[in-house]
Amino acid sequence: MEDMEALPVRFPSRQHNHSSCVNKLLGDAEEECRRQKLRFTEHRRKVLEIIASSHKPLGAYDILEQMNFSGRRQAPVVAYRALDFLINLGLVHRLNSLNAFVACMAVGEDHTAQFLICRQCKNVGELNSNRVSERIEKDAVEAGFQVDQQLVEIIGICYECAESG
Amino acid sequence: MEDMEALPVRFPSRQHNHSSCVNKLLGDAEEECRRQKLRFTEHRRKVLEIIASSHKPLGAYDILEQMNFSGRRQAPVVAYRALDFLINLGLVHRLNSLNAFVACMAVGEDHTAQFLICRQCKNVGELNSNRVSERIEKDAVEAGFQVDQQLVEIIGICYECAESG
DNA sequence: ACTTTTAATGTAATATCGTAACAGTTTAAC
DNA sequence: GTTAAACTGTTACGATATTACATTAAAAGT
Ligand SMILES: [Zn+2]
Ligand SMILES: [Zn+2]
Ligand SMILES: [Zn+2]
Ligand SMILES: [Zn+2]
Repeated sequence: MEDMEALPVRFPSRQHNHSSCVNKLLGDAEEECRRQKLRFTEHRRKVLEIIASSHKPLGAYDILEQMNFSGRRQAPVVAYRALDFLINLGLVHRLNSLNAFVACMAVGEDHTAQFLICRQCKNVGELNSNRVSERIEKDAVEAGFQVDQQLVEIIGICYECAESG
Repeated sequence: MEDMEALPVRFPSRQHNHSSCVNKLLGDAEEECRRQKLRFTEHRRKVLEIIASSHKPLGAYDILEQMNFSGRRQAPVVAYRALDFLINLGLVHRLNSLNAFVACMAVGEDHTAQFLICRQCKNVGELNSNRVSERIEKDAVEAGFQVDQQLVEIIGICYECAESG
């Protein structure tokens, strides 16, 4: 039965309408900030926009480079502060294997993020399989380990890259 | 059926005989180098000994600090070269969430390393559950993703730390 | 409205992690 | 012994991330 659940997979296809990704994310951000009475400041919005601009992960310094509005070069800490905020809000994820950041594709869905990282096109999707997270939880508990946090990153080749040789 | 397989869990208990961990690892290293006609040089042995000295992960610069035999401070690259060698041989693993390194607890067992990281005692074990790796593989494939490499790090509290409050 | 408190920003410096490049040396192979 | 491959020494640098502290802006309390 539980094996029949549909997976909530999201891997960005080549011709998906990406502007709707961006719009949804910014909308969710605004709504969530309103709800939690948090401030969606310029820096935070800008960093989110930069990250959301594609499904390829960006390093903190890549983001920083794109923050040169007003011609001034920002200090690294400016990017990191905004990133911390966005990560805590669940709008952005950190990829530990890449030291890089991506926008969440499943905001508001209460998921254990599991990443699909295509090493050819560099796009990143989210597998977010409950079957996987539950299997990890069960086996860890069986081993006498109490799980607080799971980190799952899957490196390989996405469907479209596999097709195009 | 397959759910009845015993897990090959290894989490270092407080009173395990750790010198046998070290001896086994060094023995395996020597044997593997002999078999593959690779050179188990001083640096490589020393780095392996340092990493194997406990089940707590060490950063590259921590390792470096302990390489001051002959009083001379080694350059970072010395540690990284030895680490690369040991990782390729499967004797050492890198923990991406910690930028740190641990000795493998399952040398020669052809495993997808899955780490149990206790955030209290800092010890690291290996879950290495085939059920987990197969679940990941299946769900990723179902999502149209071809898996080359899995990265699973589980952060939480180990059995002994949970017991002692 | 003014004061108090909290949150966010500006700025500089520094810590931590990792790699490139290249000359010199040792070891293994021929 | 000569050659080729692997390893080492050394320097410099690149990339990632945090600490500390002064300043400003916003929210909350009166
Ligand atoms: Zn998109
Ligand atoms: Zn997500
Ligand atoms: Zn041990
Ligand atoms: Zn291992």
